[in-house]
Amino acid sequence: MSRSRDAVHEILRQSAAFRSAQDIFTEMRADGSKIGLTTIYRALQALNDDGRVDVLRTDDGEAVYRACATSAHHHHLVCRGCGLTVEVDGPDVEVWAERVGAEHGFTAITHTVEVFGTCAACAKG
Amino acid sequence: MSRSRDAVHEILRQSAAFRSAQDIFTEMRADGSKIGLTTIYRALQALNDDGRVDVLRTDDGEAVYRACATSAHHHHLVCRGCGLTVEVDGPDVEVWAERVGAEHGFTAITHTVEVFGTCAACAKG
DNA sequence: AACCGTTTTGACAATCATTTTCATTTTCTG
DNA sequence: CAGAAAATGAAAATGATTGTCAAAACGGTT
Ligand SMILES: [Zn+2]
Ligand SMILES: [Zn+2]
Ligand SMILES: [Zn+2]
Ligand SMILES: [Zn+2]
Repeated sequence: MSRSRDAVHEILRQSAAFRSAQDIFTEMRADGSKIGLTTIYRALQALNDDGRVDVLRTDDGEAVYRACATSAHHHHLVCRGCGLTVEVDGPDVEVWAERVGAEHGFTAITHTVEVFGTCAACAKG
Repeated sequence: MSRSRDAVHEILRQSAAFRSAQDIFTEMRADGSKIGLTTIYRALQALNDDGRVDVLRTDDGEAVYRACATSAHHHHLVCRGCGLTVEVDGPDVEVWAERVGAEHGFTAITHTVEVFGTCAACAKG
């Protein structure tokens, strides 16, 4: 696994937004690549397994991926208009999640936190 | 829209966990109902539109629904083992989300926050 | 360079959740 | 009760994702 995986990874590196498999496929084909959609799905899976890309689900259940700058735990602020994404962290949220879990006798706490909004550029029109 | 929608709503009321359409379908059929899967999807959609049920996506993209006690904004603490769900709120998280959005020039901020863990019962085995 | 076992790739079929379609049934209104 | 409008269910259509499998690309070895 390498040729294609690197190509997919590179596409993600050059995008500030979360991208779907179809999305990436369309772009790569437009750029002249002969890559197959199946290969893209496999590359995204591998990259995610290796912790090199983050994944989240859109409201309609589609998986979208992003190559974040850090591999450390963090969250995202995503523009609903253009998809522009900023990596953010929230120490308070981490603490809160642990505490609320513990308060109810839950262990092995994890959490998902995503913030959405309209970025300044999209707000202008 | 009424007969079936109420039946589906009732199933959800009696469950502490988030349930999928298939899930509900299987239970209702087992109980002798002649309801169709399509009708369940439509009922869940309608209930969600009316703000009577919450929806979230499992890791594999399946939509699951829950009739929460409150219709006010809140979040969930979900057991990965049995699905037991507790409604929680986090004023700090609300503030944090707004602030992090504003700091980056984003407007119309919304957010998704879910906490997962293993409940006390499931932890025992 | 030719050889050979391993990995990767891509076209295509298969799955699975969800949505559409459409004819039938139920509900509502007068 | 008649007729219109809303709801229902079976089956087909969609769309994303995964599985299959034979062909192509790799890597190391003579
Ligand atoms: Zn934007
Ligand atoms: Zn976190
Ligand atoms: Zn549990
Ligand atoms: Zn909140």
